[in-house]
Amino acid sequence: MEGRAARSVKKPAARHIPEATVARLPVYVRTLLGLADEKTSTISSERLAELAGVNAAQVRKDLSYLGSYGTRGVGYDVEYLLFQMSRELGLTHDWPVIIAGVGNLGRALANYGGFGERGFPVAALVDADPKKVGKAIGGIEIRHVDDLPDIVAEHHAAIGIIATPAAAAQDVADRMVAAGVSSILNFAPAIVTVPDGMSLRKVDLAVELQILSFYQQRRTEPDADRTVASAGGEG
Amino acid sequence: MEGRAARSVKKPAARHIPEATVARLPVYVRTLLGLADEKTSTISSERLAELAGVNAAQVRKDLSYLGSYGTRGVGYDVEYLLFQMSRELGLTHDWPVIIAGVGNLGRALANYGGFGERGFPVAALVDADPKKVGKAIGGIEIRHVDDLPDIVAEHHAAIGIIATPAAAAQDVADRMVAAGVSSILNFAPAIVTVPDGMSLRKVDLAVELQILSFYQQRRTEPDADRTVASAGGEG
DNA sequence: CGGACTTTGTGAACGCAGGCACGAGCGGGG
DNA sequence: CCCCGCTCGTGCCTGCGTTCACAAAGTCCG
Ligand SMILES: NC(=O)c1ccc[n+]([C@@H]2O[C@H](COP(=O)([O-])OP(=O)(O)OC[C@H]3O[C@@H](n4cnc5c(N)ncnc54)[C@H](O)[C@@H]3O)[C@@H](O)[C@H]2O)c1
Ligand SMILES: NC(=O)c1ccc[n+]([C@@H]2O[C@H](COP(=O)([O-])OP(=O)(O)OC[C@H]3O[C@@H](n4cnc5c(N)ncnc54)[C@H](O)[C@@H]3O)[C@@H](O)[C@H]2O)c1
Repeated sequence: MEGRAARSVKKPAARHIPEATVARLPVYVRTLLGLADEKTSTISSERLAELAGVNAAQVRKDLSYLGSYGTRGVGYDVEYLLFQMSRELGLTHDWPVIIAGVGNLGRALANYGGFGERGFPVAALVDADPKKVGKAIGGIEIRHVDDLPDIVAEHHAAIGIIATPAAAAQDVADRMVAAGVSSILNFAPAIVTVPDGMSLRKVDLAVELQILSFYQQRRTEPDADRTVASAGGEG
Repeated sequence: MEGRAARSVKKPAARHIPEATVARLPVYVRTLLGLADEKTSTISSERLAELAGVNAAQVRKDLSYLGSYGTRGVGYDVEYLLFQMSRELGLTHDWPVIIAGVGNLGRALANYGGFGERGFPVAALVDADPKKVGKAIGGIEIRHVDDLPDIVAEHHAAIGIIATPAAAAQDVADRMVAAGVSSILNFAPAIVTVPDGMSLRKVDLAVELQILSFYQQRRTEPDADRTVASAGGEG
């Protein structure tokens, strides 16, 4: 119970925030931005839960990791909560990102304005194909992947996106790390490893589709060739 | 990979497979495909774990949900395991997918050959913009979103991909469900809900970047305004 | 000014997932 | 033919995440 001198702006002793909570914070932020737009000043955990698609107790617990920012009997102040969450997520300043691999996907990402708006401007594009180097996408010149060290230093970029073929992914990741990037988002369908202390997240569309396929099949072909069709307790 | 008279081809009473395991199966499949290509006939859980980036006990437990397909002292037969996993995931036949929203992202997805190769051919593209309807991307004509019921029936498509702006996502999802789609992959940054019994997965790039931003900030700004800098036990 | 009502913050219970460790089973070598 | 070494399959334990339920704490209204 330190800080909080009539709503201090200091962080309350930064406790450990569970990974699952961290993953939901951006969803809350987005929801709150929508609410702020429509001039809603206060929100209850129940309503926020509904909008964010989670359980109300979950919302309260998640928010409680950030501090006691709610008012009992009233709810949470939208603007204030937004401020606290943005700060916690590090959204108070821009994070320039570097995209490696300017093919189908890299081009779509580079052209997409949504990242810049949300504080993740595309700072640079790199590719290994000499024919692509020198061209520009969305106003950004494509540079050679060998220049990564310079580019990273130049833009103080800490976040890299890998949109190269799978075979090149680990090499590109290594180069990024060597150049000073310490957070990587990998789109290539390959297992990439980075040194301890770095962050790596992956988005694998083929995996997503295959997961859908699994459940889809279970529905359409309930127990096609199962020997015994006992009423297995399926939640 | 068919026959295999000595070993029954029947599914062993299809037990319940944990969601976390289902999410890893596609990774194993991809790894095994690579091994099959290089003529590796047998693989141990330890090596597979290494290639898939997980723990060896995890691999064994995951595979044990499918049945006892390993041979003690030897390992798993690559081809056979691949066959069993493919069947479990429903990859023995193609799953045509429908992409809604042919903008930056939709176009990249439509042009990407990887899905078709992996059994998820793009069966149709739909958009609400009359200027886009009639044009073709990657050899596939763009049709109007109003035609969804016909399109779904025509292609027996059960999987839909939403690549529209967030504001349209729920509406498109509803239309897809009404048309007979029961598995949806949503790329729009919006909370979409579907009726019970349908599958919905989301890929939200902005959320991914914000998660990276969170950990990145914690690294670069270790305890900027924390009151006490105790040696917090960070795993 | 007091009481009823609302909503937060959190303790406790529960279920899922991950990892260790070890017995069981198989192949290979002597 | 037997024994040894290897690897699977799984029971058990631990930790994380989710949900329930309720006391605490504030607001609002009469
Ligand atoms: N396009 C999609 O919709 C889509 C969907 C799912 C997954 N993916 C994955 O995303 C990745 C990119 O897909 P894509 O369709 O854009 O592929 P692409 O072949 O169109 O583009 C790949 C780009 O990476 C460049 N590249 C190759 N090696 C490189 C290296 N070492 N360093 C830097 N750049 C290098 C190539 O020159 C090319 O420009 C692939 O791994 C793919 O599997 C793409
Ligand atoms: N492009 C990217 O790299 C990227 C990255 C992350 C997230 N996203 C998300 O993916 C979605 C699509 O992004 P984009 O860049 O392709 O957007 P875009 O604006 O380029 O394309 C959207 C398309 O959807 C169509 N559309 C609009 N309403 C529709 C409706 N009701 N039914 C069918 N089609 C409709 C539009 O006509 C347009 O062709 C957005 O939600 C975006 O936030 C895109």
